[in-house]
Amino acid sequence: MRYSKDHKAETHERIVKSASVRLREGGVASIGVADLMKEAGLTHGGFYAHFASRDALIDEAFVHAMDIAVRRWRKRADNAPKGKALAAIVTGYLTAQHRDDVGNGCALPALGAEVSRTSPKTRKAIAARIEQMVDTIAETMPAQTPKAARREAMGALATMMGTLILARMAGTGEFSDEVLTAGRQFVLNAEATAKVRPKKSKAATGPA
Amino acid sequence: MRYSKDHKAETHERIVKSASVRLREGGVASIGVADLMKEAGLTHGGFYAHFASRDALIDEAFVHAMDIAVRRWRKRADNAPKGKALAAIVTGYLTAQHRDDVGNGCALPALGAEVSRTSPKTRKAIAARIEQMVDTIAETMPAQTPKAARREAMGALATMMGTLILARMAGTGEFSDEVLTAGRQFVLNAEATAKVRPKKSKAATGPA
DNA sequence: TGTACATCAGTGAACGCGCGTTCACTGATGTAC
DNA sequence: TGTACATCAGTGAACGCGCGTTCACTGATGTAC
Repeated sequence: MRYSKDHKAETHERIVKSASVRLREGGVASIGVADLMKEAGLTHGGFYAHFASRDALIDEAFVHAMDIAVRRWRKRADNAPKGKALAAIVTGYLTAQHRDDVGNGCALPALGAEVSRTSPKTRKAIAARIEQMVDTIAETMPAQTPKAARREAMGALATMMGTLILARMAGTGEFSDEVLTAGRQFVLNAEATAKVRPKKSKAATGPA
Repeated sequence: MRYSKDHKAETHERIVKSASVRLREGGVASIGVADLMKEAGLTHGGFYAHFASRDALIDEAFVHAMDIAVRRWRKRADNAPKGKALAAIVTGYLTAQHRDDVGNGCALPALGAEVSRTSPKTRKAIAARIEQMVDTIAETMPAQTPKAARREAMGALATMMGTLILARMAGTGEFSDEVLTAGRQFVLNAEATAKVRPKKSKAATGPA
Protein backbone atom coordinates (compact mmCIF):
# COMPACT_ATOMS: atom_id res chain seq x y z
CA MET A 1 0.00 0.00 0.00
CA ARG A 2 1.04 3.48 -0.76
CA TYR A 3 -0.07 5.15 2.43
CA SER A 4 -0.67 4.04 6.01
CA LYS A 5 -3.35 1.43 6.19
CA ASP A 6 -6.32 3.66 6.95
CA HIS A 7 -5.20 6.65 4.97
CA LYS A 8 -7.85 6.01 2.36
CA ALA A 9 -10.58 5.72 4.96
CA GLU A 10 -9.51 9.03 6.42
CA THR A 11 -9.68 10.77 3.07
CA HIS A 12 -13.07 9.24 2.46
CA GLU A 13 -14.35 10.52 5.75
CA ARG A 14 -12.93 13.97 5.16
CA ILE A 15 -14.83 14.22 1.89
CA VAL A 16 -18.09 13.00 3.46
CA LYS A 17 -17.72 15.43 6.33
CA SER A 18 -17.27 18.51 4.21
CA ALA A 19 -20.02 17.27 1.89
CA SER A 20 -22.40 17.04 4.83
CA VAL A 21 -21.65 20.63 5.80
CA ARG A 22 -22.18 21.90 2.29
CA LEU A 23 -25.30 19.80 1.98
CA ARG A 24 -26.84 21.48 4.98
CA GLU A 25 -25.67 24.90 3.88
CA GLY A 26 -26.60 24.87 0.24
CA GLY A 27 -28.56 21.72 -0.45
CA VAL A 28 -27.87 18.90 -2.89
CA ALA A 29 -27.38 21.33 -5.76
CA SER A 30 -24.43 22.95 -4.01
CA ILE A 31 -22.40 19.76 -3.97
CA GLY A 32 -19.90 19.73 -6.79
CA VAL A 33 -17.38 16.94 -7.20
CA ALA A 34 -14.51 19.21 -8.19
CA ASP A 35 -15.18 21.77 -5.46
CA LEU A 36 -15.38 19.13 -2.80
CA MET A 37 -12.17 17.43 -3.82
CA LYS A 38 -10.41 20.77 -3.88
CA GLU A 39 -11.66 21.40 -0.35
CA ALA A 40 -10.12 18.09 0.64
CA GLY A 41 -6.83 19.11 -0.98
CA LEU A 42 -7.20 16.70 -3.89
CA THR A 43 -8.05 16.83 -7.60
CA HIS A 44 -11.39 15.82 -9.01
CA GLY A 45 -10.23 12.70 -10.81
CA GLY A 46 -9.53 10.89 -7.58
CA PHE A 47 -13.13 11.14 -6.49
CA TYR A 48 -14.09 7.85 -8.06
CA ALA A 49 -11.56 5.94 -6.04
CA HIS A 50 -13.84 6.73 -3.08
CA PHE A 51 -17.37 6.87 -4.42
CA ALA A 52 -19.27 5.15 -7.19
CA SER A 53 -20.89 8.42 -8.17
CA ARG A 54 -21.84 11.87 -6.97
CA ASP A 55 -25.20 10.46 -5.90
CA ALA A 56 -23.52 7.83 -3.76
CA LEU A 57 -21.61 10.54 -1.92
CA ILE A 58 -24.78 12.54 -1.44
CA ASP A 59 -26.49 9.55 0.12
CA GLU A 60 -23.57 9.15 2.50
CA ALA A 61 -23.56 12.85 3.31
CA PHE A 62 -27.24 12.73 4.21
CA VAL A 63 -26.77 9.84 6.57
CA HIS A 64 -23.66 11.39 8.06
CA ALA A 65 -25.49 14.65 8.79
CA MET A 66 -28.24 12.68 10.46
CA ASP A 67 -25.73 10.70 12.50
CA ILE A 68 -24.18 13.87 13.83
CA ALA A 69 -27.64 15.10 14.75
CA VAL A 70 -28.50 11.88 16.58
CA ARG A 71 -25.28 12.09 18.53
CA ARG A 72 -25.97 15.66 19.52
CA TRP A 73 -29.46 14.92 20.73
CA ARG A 74 -28.10 12.16 22.88
CA LYS A 75 -25.51 14.49 24.30
CA ARG A 76 -28.12 17.12 25.06
CA ALA A 77 -30.31 14.56 26.74
CA ASP A 78 -27.45 13.22 28.83
CA ASN A 79 -26.23 16.63 29.91
CA ALA A 80 -29.62 18.07 30.72
CA PRO A 81 -30.54 18.60 34.37
CA LYS A 82 -33.06 16.04 35.62
CA GLY A 83 -36.60 17.31 35.76
CA LYS A 84 -36.22 20.22 33.40
CA ALA A 85 -34.37 18.58 30.58
CA LEU A 86 -36.67 19.85 27.86
CA ALA A 87 -36.25 23.47 28.94
CA ALA A 88 -32.48 23.11 28.74
CA ILE A 89 -32.65 21.41 25.37
CA VAL A 90 -34.98 23.95 23.83
CA THR A 91 -32.95 26.86 25.12
CA GLY A 92 -29.81 25.40 23.66
CA TYR A 93 -31.38 24.52 20.35
CA LEU A 94 -33.39 27.62 19.52
CA THR A 95 -30.65 30.22 19.46
CA ALA A 96 -29.74 32.92 16.96
CA GLN A 97 -26.37 31.27 16.60
CA HIS A 98 -27.89 27.97 15.55
CA ARG A 99 -30.18 29.81 13.15
CA ASP A 100 -27.23 31.55 11.52
CA ASP A 101 -24.93 28.55 11.20
CA VAL A 102 -26.85 26.18 8.97
CA GLY A 103 -23.84 24.22 7.78
CA ASN A 104 -22.84 23.08 11.25
CA GLY A 105 -26.35 23.00 12.64
CA CYS A 106 -28.97 20.32 13.02
CA ALA A 107 -29.69 18.23 9.94
CA LEU A 108 -33.45 18.25 10.37
CA PRO A 109 -34.22 21.87 9.54
CA ALA A 110 -31.43 22.03 6.98
CA LEU A 111 -32.34 18.97 4.96
CA GLY A 112 -36.09 18.78 5.53
CA ALA A 113 -37.62 18.93 2.10
CA GLU A 114 -34.69 17.44 0.26
CA VAL A 115 -34.91 14.14 2.05
CA SER A 116 -37.83 12.99 -0.04
CA ARG A 117 -35.71 13.25 -3.17
CA THR A 118 -33.07 10.76 -2.01
CA SER A 119 -33.02 7.05 -2.72
CA PRO A 120 -35.49 4.82 -0.85
CA LYS A 121 -32.62 3.18 0.98
CA THR A 122 -31.31 6.49 2.25
CA ARG A 123 -34.78 7.61 3.19
CA LYS A 124 -35.13 4.54 5.35
CA ALA A 125 -31.81 5.22 7.01
CA ILE A 126 -32.94 8.77 7.70
CA ALA A 127 -36.29 7.68 9.12
CA ALA A 128 -34.51 5.29 11.47
CA ARG A 129 -32.38 8.12 12.77
CA ILE A 130 -35.38 10.32 13.32
CA GLU A 131 -36.85 7.57 15.46
CA GLN A 132 -33.66 7.51 17.47
CA MET A 133 -33.91 11.24 18.05
CA VAL A 134 -37.50 10.91 19.14
CA ASP A 135 -36.65 8.15 21.58
CA THR A 136 -33.77 10.14 22.98
CA ILE A 137 -35.97 13.13 23.67
CA ALA A 138 -38.77 10.94 24.98
CA GLU A 139 -36.42 9.61 27.65
CA THR A 140 -36.07 13.07 29.11
CA MET A 141 -39.83 13.54 29.39
CA PRO A 142 -41.45 13.47 32.80
CA ALA A 143 -42.93 9.97 33.10
CA GLN A 144 -46.50 9.60 31.77
CA THR A 145 -46.92 6.53 29.61
CA PRO A 146 -44.09 5.71 27.23
CA LYS A 147 -46.44 6.37 24.35
CA ALA A 148 -47.40 9.80 25.66
CA ALA A 149 -43.74 10.64 26.19
CA ARG A 150 -43.03 9.64 22.62
CA ARG A 151 -45.83 11.84 21.34
CA GLU A 152 -44.58 14.76 23.36
CA ALA A 153 -41.09 14.20 22.04
CA MET A 154 -42.31 14.18 18.46
CA GLY A 155 -44.25 17.37 18.98
CA ALA A 156 -41.32 19.07 20.65
CA LEU A 157 -38.93 17.97 17.94
CA ALA A 158 -41.27 19.15 15.19
CA THR A 159 -41.70 22.50 16.92
CA MET A 160 -38.00 23.00 17.42
CA MET A 161 -37.04 22.23 13.85
CA GLY A 162 -40.05 24.10 12.49
CA THR A 163 -39.17 27.15 14.53
CA LEU A 164 -35.62 27.13 13.25
CA ILE A 165 -36.81 26.89 9.65
CA LEU A 166 -39.38 29.61 10.11
CA ALA A 167 -36.83 31.84 11.80
CA ARG A 168 -34.42 31.27 8.91
CA MET A 169 -37.13 32.07 6.38
CA ALA A 170 -37.80 35.26 8.33
CA GLY A 171 -34.20 36.39 7.95
CA THR A 172 -32.01 37.53 10.82
CA GLY A 173 -33.84 40.57 12.13
CA GLU A 174 -36.25 41.32 14.95
CA PHE A 175 -39.04 39.31 13.43
CA SER A 176 -36.81 36.28 13.18
CA ASP A 177 -35.69 36.67 16.80
CA GLU A 178 -39.31 36.86 17.84
CA VAL A 179 -39.99 33.59 16.06
CA LEU A 180 -37.24 31.91 18.07
CA THR A 181 -38.64 33.25 21.31
CA ALA A 182 -42.14 32.14 20.37
CA GLY A 183 -40.90 28.65 19.58
CA ARG A 184 -39.18 28.31 22.93
CA GLN A 185 -42.30 29.43 24.77
CA PHE A 186 -44.51 27.17 22.73
CA VAL A 187 -42.58 24.03 23.54
CA LEU A 188 -42.50 24.82 27.21
CA ASN A 189 -46.21 25.66 27.28
CA ALA A 190 -47.14 22.39 25.68
CA GLU A 191 -45.02 20.46 28.10
CA ALA A 192 -46.48 22.26 31.07
CA THR A 193 -49.96 21.18 30.02
CA ALA A 194 -48.93 17.61 29.45
CA LYS A 195 -47.42 17.43 32.92
CA VAL A 196 -50.52 18.77 34.59
CA ARG A 197 -53.14 16.81 32.78
CA PRO A 198 -54.31 13.24 33.41
CA LYS A 199 -53.38 10.58 30.92
CA LYS A 200 -56.15 10.84 28.34
CA SER A 201 -56.74 14.09 26.55
CA LYS A 202 -59.51 13.01 24.21
CA ALA A 203 -62.85 12.69 26.00
CA ALA A 204 -64.58 15.18 28.27
CA THR A 205 -63.39 13.32 31.34
CA GLY A 206 -60.94 16.11 32.11
CA PRO A 207 -60.50 17.97 35.39
CA ALA A 208 -63.19 20.62 34.89
CA MET B 1 -51.35 42.70 -31.23
CA ARG B 2 -51.46 39.13 -32.23
CA TYR B 3 -53.68 37.80 -29.47
CA SER B 4 -56.36 39.22 -27.21
CA LYS B 5 -55.00 41.94 -25.01
CA ASP B 6 -54.24 39.90 -21.91
CA HIS B 7 -53.27 36.71 -23.65
CA LYS B 8 -49.64 37.27 -22.77
CA ALA B 9 -50.43 37.89 -19.13
CA GLU B 10 -52.38 34.65 -19.04
CA THR B 11 -49.51 32.66 -20.49
CA HIS B 12 -47.16 34.28 -18.02
CA GLU B 13 -49.38 33.34 -15.12
CA ARG B 14 -49.76 29.79 -16.39
CA ILE B 15 -46.00 29.36 -16.43
CA VAL B 16 -45.59 30.83 -12.95
CA LYS B 17 -48.33 28.62 -11.58
CA SER B 18 -46.89 25.38 -12.82
CA ALA B 19 -43.43 26.53 -11.75
CA SER B 20 -44.69 27.10 -8.23
CA VAL B 21 -46.08 23.56 -8.09
CA ARG B 22 -42.85 22.07 -9.36
CA LEU B 23 -40.87 24.26 -7.01
CA ARG B 24 -42.69 22.87 -4.01
CA GLU B 25 -42.52 19.34 -5.33
CA GLY B 26 -38.92 19.13 -6.40
CA GLY B 27 -37.19 22.32 -5.34
CA VAL B 28 -35.35 24.88 -7.40
CA ALA B 29 -33.26 22.22 -9.12
CA SER B 30 -36.36 20.61 -10.59
CA ILE B 31 -37.31 23.71 -12.55
CA GLY B 32 -36.20 23.41 -16.17
CA VAL B 33 -37.04 26.07 -18.72
CA ALA B 34 -37.79 23.61 -21.52
CA ASP B 35 -39.89 21.29 -19.32
CA LEU B 36 -41.93 24.13 -17.99
CA MET B 37 -42.66 25.62 -21.38
CA LYS B 38 -43.68 22.21 -22.66
CA GLU B 39 -46.06 21.90 -19.73
CA ALA B 40 -47.55 25.22 -20.79
CA GLY B 41 -47.92 23.95 -24.35
CA LEU B 42 -45.13 26.11 -25.73
CA THR B 43 -41.55 25.75 -26.90
CA HIS B 44 -38.56 26.77 -24.86
CA GLY B 45 -37.50 29.71 -27.02
CA GLY B 46 -40.54 31.73 -26.08
CA PHE B 47 -39.61 31.70 -22.44
CA TYR B 48 -37.60 34.90 -22.68
CA ALA B 49 -40.57 36.87 -23.94
CA HIS B 50 -41.94 36.37 -20.42
CA PHE B 51 -38.97 36.30 -18.08
CA ALA B 52 -35.55 37.89 -18.02
CA SER B 53 -34.00 34.63 -16.89
CA ARG B 54 -34.70 31.32 -15.19
CA ASP B 55 -33.80 32.95 -11.88
CA ALA B 56 -36.38 35.67 -12.42
CA LEU B 57 -39.06 33.02 -12.89
CA ILE B 58 -37.91 31.19 -9.79
CA ASP B 59 -38.23 34.37 -7.75
CA GLU B 60 -41.76 34.83 -9.04
CA ALA B 61 -42.62 31.21 -8.35
CA PHE B 62 -41.46 31.54 -4.74
CA VAL B 63 -43.59 34.59 -4.15
CA HIS B 64 -46.54 33.02 -5.92
CA ALA B 65 -46.36 29.92 -3.74
CA MET B 66 -46.27 32.13 -0.67
CA ASP B 67 -49.23 34.15 -1.91
CA ILE B 68 -51.30 31.03 -2.31
CA ALA B 69 -50.35 30.01 1.21
CA VAL B 70 -51.31 33.40 2.65
CA ARG B 71 -54.67 33.22 0.91
CA ARG B 72 -55.30 29.75 2.30
CA TRP B 73 -54.49 30.73 5.84
CA ARG B 74 -56.90 33.60 5.58
CA LYS B 75 -59.58 31.27 4.27
CA ARG B 76 -58.98 28.82 7.09
CA ALA B 77 -59.13 31.60 9.65
CA ASP B 78 -62.37 32.97 8.18
CA ASN B 79 -64.07 29.61 7.95
CA ALA B 80 -63.07 28.36 11.39
CA PRO B 81 -65.72 28.17 14.10
CA LYS B 82 -65.35 30.92 16.68
CA GLY B 83 -63.68 29.86 19.89
CA LYS B 84 -62.02 26.74 18.58
CA ALA B 85 -60.48 28.08 15.40
CA LEU B 86 -57.03 26.69 16.06
CA ALA B 87 -58.34 23.17 16.55
CA ALA B 88 -60.12 23.34 13.20
CA ILE B 89 -57.08 24.77 11.46
CA VAL B 90 -54.67 22.21 12.85
CA THR B 91 -56.95 19.34 12.01
CA GLY B 92 -57.27 20.54 8.45
CA TYR B 93 -53.58 21.22 8.03
CA LEU B 94 -51.96 18.17 9.55
CA THR B 95 -53.44 15.45 7.39
CA ALA B 96 -51.91 12.52 5.52
CA GLN B 97 -53.29 14.00 2.33
CA HIS B 98 -51.45 17.27 2.83
CA ARG B 99 -48.31 15.34 3.70
CA ASP B 100 -48.51 13.36 0.47
CA ASP B 101 -49.30 16.23 -1.90
CA VAL B 102 -46.30 18.51 -1.58
CA GLY B 103 -46.76 20.23 -4.92
CA ASN B 104 -50.19 21.59 -4.07
CA GLY B 105 -49.55 21.91 -0.36
CA CYS B 106 -48.40 24.73 1.87
CA ALA B 107 -45.32 26.60 0.71
CA LEU B 108 -43.72 26.78 4.15
CA PRO B 109 -42.76 23.14 4.66
CA ALA B 110 -42.05 22.67 0.97
CA LEU B 111 -39.71 25.60 0.47
CA GLY B 112 -38.25 26.00 3.93
CA ALA B 113 -34.53 25.64 3.49
CA GLU B 114 -34.42 26.87 -0.09
CA VAL B 115 -35.69 30.31 0.78
CA SER B 116 -32.33 31.42 2.13
CA ARG B 117 -30.79 30.84 -1.29
CA THR B 118 -33.02 33.28 -3.14
CA SER B 119 -32.28 36.93 -3.83
CA PRO B 120 -32.49 39.40 -0.92
CA LYS B 121 -35.47 41.06 -2.56
CA THR B 122 -37.39 37.80 -2.77
CA ARG B 123 -36.45 36.90 0.77
CA LYS B 124 -37.95 40.14 1.95
CA ALA B 125 -41.14 39.45 0.01
CA ILE B 126 -41.30 36.02 1.60
CA ALA B 127 -40.71 37.34 5.11
CA ALA B 128 -43.53 39.85 4.62
CA ARG B 129 -45.88 37.03 3.69
CA ILE B 130 -44.89 35.00 6.71
CA GLU B 131 -45.82 37.96 8.87
CA GLN B 132 -49.21 38.05 7.17
CA MET B 133 -49.73 34.39 7.97
CA VAL B 134 -48.78 34.94 11.58
CA ASP B 135 -51.17 37.86 11.89
CA THR B 136 -53.97 35.87 10.31
CA ILE B 137 -53.54 33.04 12.77
CA ALA B 138 -53.10 35.43 15.67
CA GLU B 139 -56.55 36.86 14.95
CA THR B 140 -58.12 33.51 15.66
CA MET B 141 -56.43 33.23 19.04
CA PRO B 142 -58.49 33.63 22.18
CA ALA B 143 -57.79 37.22 23.28
CA GLN B 144 -54.79 37.63 25.65
CA THR B 145 -52.60 40.54 24.69
CA PRO B 146 -51.98 41.05 20.96
CA LYS B 147 -48.35 40.27 21.54
CA ALA B 148 -49.12 37.00 23.28
CA ALA B 149 -51.51 36.05 20.51
CA ARG B 150 -48.80 36.74 17.97
CA ARG B 151 -46.37 34.56 19.89
CA GLU B 152 -48.86 31.76 20.09
CA ALA B 153 -49.53 32.06 16.38
CA MET B 154 -45.84 31.84 15.56
CA GLY B 155 -45.41 28.79 17.75
CA ALA B 156 -48.43 27.11 16.25
CA LEU B 157 -47.32 27.89 12.71
CA ALA B 158 -43.81 26.59 13.38
CA THR B 159 -45.19 23.42 14.89
CA MET B 160 -47.57 22.79 12.03
CA MET B 161 -44.98 23.24 9.32
CA GLY B 162 -42.35 21.41 11.33
CA THR B 163 -44.67 18.49 11.87
CA LEU B 164 -45.43 18.26 8.18
CA ILE B 165 -41.74 18.28 7.31
CA LEU B 166 -40.91 15.72 9.96
CA ALA B 167 -43.77 13.50 8.80
CA ARG B 168 -42.52 13.75 5.23
CA MET B 169 -39.00 12.86 6.31
CA ALA B 170 -40.44 9.88 8.13
CA GLY B 171 -42.05 8.57 4.95
CA THR B 172 -45.68 7.56 4.66
CA GLY B 173 -45.98 4.69 7.12
CA GLU B 174 -47.16 4.28 10.69
CA PHE B 175 -44.34 6.29 12.14
CA SER B 176 -45.15 9.19 9.88
CA ASP B 177 -48.83 9.03 10.82
CA GLU B 178 -47.86 9.09 14.45
CA VAL B 179 -45.84 12.25 13.86
CA LEU B 180 -48.92 13.93 12.42
CA THR B 181 -51.00 12.91 15.40
CA ALA B 182 -48.33 14.09 17.80
CA GLY B 183 -48.14 17.45 16.06
CA ARG B 184 -51.88 17.97 16.31
CA GLN B 185 -51.87 17.14 19.99
CA PHE B 186 -48.90 19.34 20.66
CA VAL B 187 -50.46 22.45 19.19
CA LEU B 188 -53.68 21.93 21.09
CA ASN B 189 -51.85 21.27 24.35
CA ALA B 190 -49.83 24.44 24.04
CA GLU B 191 -52.92 26.48 23.34
CA ALA B 192 -54.77 24.96 26.27
CA THR B 193 -52.00 26.11 28.58
CA ALA B 194 -51.89 29.57 27.13
CA LYS B 195 -55.60 29.96 27.64
CA VAL B 196 -55.44 28.89 31.24
CA ARG B 197 -52.41 30.80 32.39
CA PRO B 198 -52.16 34.41 33.45
CA LYS B 199 -50.41 36.83 31.15
CA LYS B 200 -46.78 36.51 32.13
CA SER B 201 -45.04 33.18 31.98
CA LYS B 202 -41.54 34.24 33.01
CA ALA B 203 -41.29 34.76 36.77
CA ALA B 204 -42.34 32.45 39.55
CA THR B 205 -45.56 34.38 40.07
CA GLY B 206 -47.56 31.50 38.66
CA PRO B 207 -50.66 29.89 40.13
CA ALA B 208 -48.91 27.34 42.37
C1' DT C 1 20.34 -4.76 4.71
C1' DG C 2 19.63 -3.65 -0.02
C1' DT C 3 17.19 -3.99 -4.60
C1' DA C 4 13.35 -4.97 -7.99
C1' DC C 5 8.62 -5.24 -8.36
C1' DA C 6 3.60 -4.62 -7.42
C1' DT C 7 0.05 -1.81 -5.69
C1' DC C 8 -3.11 1.82 -5.83
C1' DA C 9 -4.43 6.72 -4.16
C1' DG C 10 -4.19 10.46 -6.65
C1' DT C 11 -3.39 13.40 -11.25
C1' DG C 12 -5.14 16.09 -14.98
C1' DA C 13 -6.54 16.09 -19.78
C1' DA C 14 -10.48 14.99 -22.38
C1' DC C 15 -15.26 13.66 -23.29
C1' DG C 16 -20.10 14.30 -23.61
C1' DC C 17 -24.45 15.52 -22.00
C1' DG C 18 -27.91 18.71 -20.19
C1' DC C 19 -29.53 22.98 -20.08
C1' DG C 20 -29.90 28.08 -20.02
C1' DT C 21 -29.70 31.46 -23.42
C1' DT C 22 -29.58 33.69 -28.09
C1' DC C 23 -31.34 34.81 -32.50
C1' DA C 24 -33.21 34.99 -37.10
C1' DC C 25 -37.54 33.90 -38.51
C1' DT C 26 -42.84 33.06 -38.71
C1' DG C 27 -47.52 34.09 -39.07
C1' DA C 28 -51.81 35.58 -36.98
C1' DT C 29 -54.00 39.68 -35.74
C1' DG C 30 -54.78 44.75 -34.95
C1' DT C 31 -54.41 49.22 -37.18
C1' DA C 32 -54.00 52.79 -40.83
C1' DC C 33 -55.67 54.26 -45.02
C1' DT D 1 -65.64 47.38 -46.58
C1' DG D 2 -61.24 45.94 -48.34
C1' DT D 3 -56.05 45.98 -48.58
C1' DA D 4 -51.13 46.83 -47.05
C1' DC D 5 -48.37 47.22 -43.19
C1' DA D 6 -46.63 46.83 -38.32
C1' DT D 7 -46.45 44.25 -34.22
C1' DC D 8 -44.91 40.72 -31.32
C1' DA D 9 -45.89 35.98 -28.99
C1' DG D 10 -44.08 32.06 -30.20
C1' DT D 11 -40.71 28.73 -33.03
C1' DG D 12 -36.73 25.85 -33.26
C1' DA D 13 -31.89 25.49 -34.53
C1' DA D 14 -27.58 26.57 -32.59
C1' DC D 15 -24.28 28.03 -29.09
C1' DG D 16 -21.51 27.55 -25.10
C1' DC D 17 -20.67 26.67 -20.45
C1' DG D 18 -20.58 23.78 -16.33
C1' DC D 19 -20.00 19.61 -14.55
C1' DG D 20 -20.08 14.53 -13.81
C1' DT D 21 -17.43 10.88 -15.46
C1' DT D 22 -13.58 8.32 -17.80
C1' DC D 23 -8.94 6.94 -18.47
C1' DA D 24 -4.04 6.50 -19.24
C1' DC D 25 -0.54 7.72 -16.34
C1' DT D 26 2.40 8.80 -12.00
C1' DG D 27 5.09 8.01 -8.11
C1' DA D 28 5.47 6.95 -3.24
C1' DT D 29 5.42 3.08 -0.39
C1' DG D 30 4.97 -1.85 1.12
C1' DT D 31 6.54 -6.51 0.08
C1' DA D 32 9.31 -10.37 -1.82
C1' DC D 33 13.71 -12.07 -2.40
